[in-house]
Amino acid sequence: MKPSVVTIEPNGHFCNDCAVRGAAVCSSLDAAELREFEHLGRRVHFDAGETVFSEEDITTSFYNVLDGVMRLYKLLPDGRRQIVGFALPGDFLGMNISGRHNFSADAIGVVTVCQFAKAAFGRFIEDRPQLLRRINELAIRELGQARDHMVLLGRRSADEKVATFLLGWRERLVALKGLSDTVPLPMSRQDIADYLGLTIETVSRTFTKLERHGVIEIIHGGISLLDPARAEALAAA
Amino acid sequence: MKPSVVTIEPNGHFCNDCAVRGAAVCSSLDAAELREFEHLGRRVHFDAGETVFSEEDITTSFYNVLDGVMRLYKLLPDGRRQIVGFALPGDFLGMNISGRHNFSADAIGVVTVCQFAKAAFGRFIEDRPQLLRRINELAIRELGQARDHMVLLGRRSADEKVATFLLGWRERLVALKGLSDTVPLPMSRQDIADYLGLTIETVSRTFTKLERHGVIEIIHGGISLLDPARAEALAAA
DNA sequence: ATCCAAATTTGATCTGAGTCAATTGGCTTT
DNA sequence: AAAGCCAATTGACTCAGATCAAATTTGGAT
Repeated sequence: MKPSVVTIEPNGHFCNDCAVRGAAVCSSLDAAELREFEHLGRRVHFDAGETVFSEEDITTSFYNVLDGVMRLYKLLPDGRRQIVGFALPGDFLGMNISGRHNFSADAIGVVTVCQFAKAAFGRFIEDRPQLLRRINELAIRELGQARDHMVLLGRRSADEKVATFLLGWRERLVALKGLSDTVPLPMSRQDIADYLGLTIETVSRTFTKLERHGVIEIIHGGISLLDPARAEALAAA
Repeated sequence: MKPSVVTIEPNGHFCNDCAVRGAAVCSSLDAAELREFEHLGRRVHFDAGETVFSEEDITTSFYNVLDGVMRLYKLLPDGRRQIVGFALPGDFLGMNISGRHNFSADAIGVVTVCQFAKAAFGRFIEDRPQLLRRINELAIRELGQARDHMVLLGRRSADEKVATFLLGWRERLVALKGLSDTVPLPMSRQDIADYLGLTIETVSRTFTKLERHGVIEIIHGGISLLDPARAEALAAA
């Protein structure tokens, strides 16, 4: 990955027009707090493929995804990769205990984040238990998703994995942008494979099979979900 | 699973002699707080195989494991099981958002927990941000472990899975009871298989293989780690 | 001790997904 | 529009781990 060339917008009052103002961690703050809060963060842009932070890095920042999609992953020494999640607008990244990130994060396509210095953020949170409670809530929700994903990785077949992924991804996009049966897939087949614990060939074959059976249509940059009910049936199995 | 027949000890001051007083969530409380805290909890015993709570249950309690081992798992509709973790003394269970547990928990062998009513615990935590911070810390640590386990489930071979499990389990016991090369395994082969995303036969064969190669010795109720270095090498691979 | 039931190990065989190897398709560059 | 490049698809074949099927060991209960 090439060195991260970031563009930092002029700092200032921008929470007002922030797309994820009502979501994310910010939803736990009132108007006055939000005004104070916005001085802590700065918008940072990343180009497609750029690494936002790496697993070994000391944590110096928290990130709130404002726009775009990121892949969150861990690598084994020999290069095998497991994607542990995809981050979308509203997702909060950077929580950890050891002071080091425990996964890496790349931009898939162009990404904008709201970046907070760890120290300043820590001071801000100090006397705002409702913000801490919000962060705790987010962590616990993620923990639940992580456990669901363990079931998928450990106990589901390739067909089930792919169907579950497509439905889950669609649901996240629905929550973000409203209902639609065309599901954009900004990530590569390799990314999907590394998320599902499969190879790129198996993902491709499974997509083709789902298309042959009339469950999906493979379109440019994504899929169209033709038969959601059948996809659900495959995912539940 | 037979209906849970629990024995509730006479309530009273018992934090003083609690084995996990310095660990768990309690470590964030001072002496005065601990005195107040102990009235919220009651010790409850479970027999081997009893279910402490189920995935669908409404959360009414939090649990602090005091003694014994529990398996935490999720079931698919068709009966496939994924164990998402084993709980040991000091582990805190019951955090969730939806108001429902998102996994089930069985006692492996006899278990003692410190059970807290959700409402009372919620009130107690209200004005104790350091307790909330401690719980957040525990959640984030678990999240990191969950991600590590995703890598294992999605990207590691059977040999690597088993070696990693044995080393990780040993490490937890070391932290709890001090160093020893004999590693008790209170859970069944089926439990290990469901934790690692394997079948019971593969686990058994891998144990045998490790024994043949002089890495471990299979002893009654556990294993003896003969060659930790070689086990590490297998786990890292 | 002796019997029974369950857990574990071992063996033989099968198969879902991986590996290896071409193609194909889409985009960019020239 | 031709060339080059990378991502995705498709095909042929392999193999790690699953499945099916016995032993064998272990642990209680009597």
